[in-house]
Amino acid sequence: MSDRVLDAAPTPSRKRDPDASRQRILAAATDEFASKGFGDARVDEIARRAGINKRMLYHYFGSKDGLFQAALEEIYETICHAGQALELAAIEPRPGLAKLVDFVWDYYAANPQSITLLNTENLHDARHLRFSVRTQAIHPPFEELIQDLLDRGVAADEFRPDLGAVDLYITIVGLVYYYLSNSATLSVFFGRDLRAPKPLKNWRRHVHETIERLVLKNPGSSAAEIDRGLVRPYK
Amino acid sequence: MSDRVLDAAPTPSRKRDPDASRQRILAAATDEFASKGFGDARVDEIARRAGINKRMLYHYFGSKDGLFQAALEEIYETICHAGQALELAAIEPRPGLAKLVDFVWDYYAANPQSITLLNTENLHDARHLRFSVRTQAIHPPFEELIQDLLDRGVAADEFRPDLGAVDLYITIVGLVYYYLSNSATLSVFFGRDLRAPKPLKNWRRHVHETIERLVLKNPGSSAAEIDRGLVRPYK
DNA sequence: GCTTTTATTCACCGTCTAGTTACTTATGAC
DNA sequence: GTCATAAGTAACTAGACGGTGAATAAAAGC
Repeated sequence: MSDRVLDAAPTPSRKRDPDASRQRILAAATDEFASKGFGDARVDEIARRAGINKRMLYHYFGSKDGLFQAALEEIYETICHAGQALELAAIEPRPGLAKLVDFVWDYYAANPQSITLLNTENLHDARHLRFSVRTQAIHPPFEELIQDLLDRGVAADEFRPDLGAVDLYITIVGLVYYYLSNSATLSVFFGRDLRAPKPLKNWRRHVHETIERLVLKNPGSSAAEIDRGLVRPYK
Repeated sequence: MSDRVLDAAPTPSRKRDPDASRQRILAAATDEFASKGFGDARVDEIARRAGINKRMLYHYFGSKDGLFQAALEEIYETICHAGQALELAAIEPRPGLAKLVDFVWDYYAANPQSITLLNTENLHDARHLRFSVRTQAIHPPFEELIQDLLDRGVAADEFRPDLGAVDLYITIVGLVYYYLSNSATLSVFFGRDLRAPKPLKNWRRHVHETIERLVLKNPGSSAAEIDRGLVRPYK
């Protein structure tokens, strides 16, 4: 009938693989949203990066907003599942605390996309996450996980008895997340590259120390500090 | 010559006030960028909010990017100047530390725009701030300010001797900033409203406590904790 | 083999948006 | 007063961008 039909006829047409396509779109979207934010992210660019036709993106996710929500939900689930795999219950309170700090640090250092995606969602007042039925079904494991760790530490007379699990979690993540999220402006501010290996390593150590001092009943006697001869145990 | 000219002729034409116009544009831009991010911010909306013609915006700031940069530079200067006005040198180390925490908390709690603007700039890898000649001339006061505070605290045998000023600053701001910046997603995460007055007050107290424990040589004897009967001084 | 379903492609569109052109008028210097 | 300059306005545009209609081909069901 028209040139359109004739042109469309000899399409090479890739082998079908809906799951893979969906996944490629999602990965490309996560990249694009994480590196540009919502408004500056380009739907055409996501399609190009995913190597699929833009139409598919609307087929699977409905809209740019739907796509952002899907990317965010995936990140949210990843974080929750990683937390569940932590298995803190099996180890002693103090090394458990250190392991928790390492986990948070390693996760966000390895997944900076999570940070920018979460920042974007906070800019939008969490309106995607708040109304997401998919994520509401997932109970974040952190509160119980940490409460148990704290309880055991208190029982062993090592931890303070008056610290809440949520406060501790936010403290750990805050120290890790803020440093990584704002290292660009902080580096300008202080005139040094905070993302160089040495400052990064230093900050990781600093977070460990800060958290120990916050949680331990008797922080002055922190093993690390005794080793460095800075304090001496007074028991 | 044309209808255009005839239509344009009978303009009401406001009294001239370039400085006020510039300021109104900047304030509107700060609002708009802070609430929507860069890509979702609308130049037309900024002009509308400022009550000026869009053309003026380009007259003063050249482009959307130029406008964002100007808004950011203003925030940066505001933060620096506020820091300079702190006058920590005049007071004792321990109340000085508490005053510093209060200052950071009060500033970001009262200026949430600073947070979202800085987040947006970090998303862009600080490319506006990095090349801003205007802000490079301003030396941020925090490092020396805090170093002096720490030095005096160490001399008085109250503070740890091995804590860097930059680490301390980032710790304080991190705890404050992360909580405020991410309260929306954190509230969903933990199923409670972290922006309600009570949690906010609690977090402020928590930051004070965390910082005291981090900085004090002898954190177990924190006055606040002694008051609450949680610990007893062991000197 | 035939039908139904669904993944995929191509061509296309209406609107929105940063930025501009062309012009007017207030203000201050002389 | 007048003249240069800067502040201000309205109308306009080129292109980008999110989103869609319709046709097609590959699987899946029978």
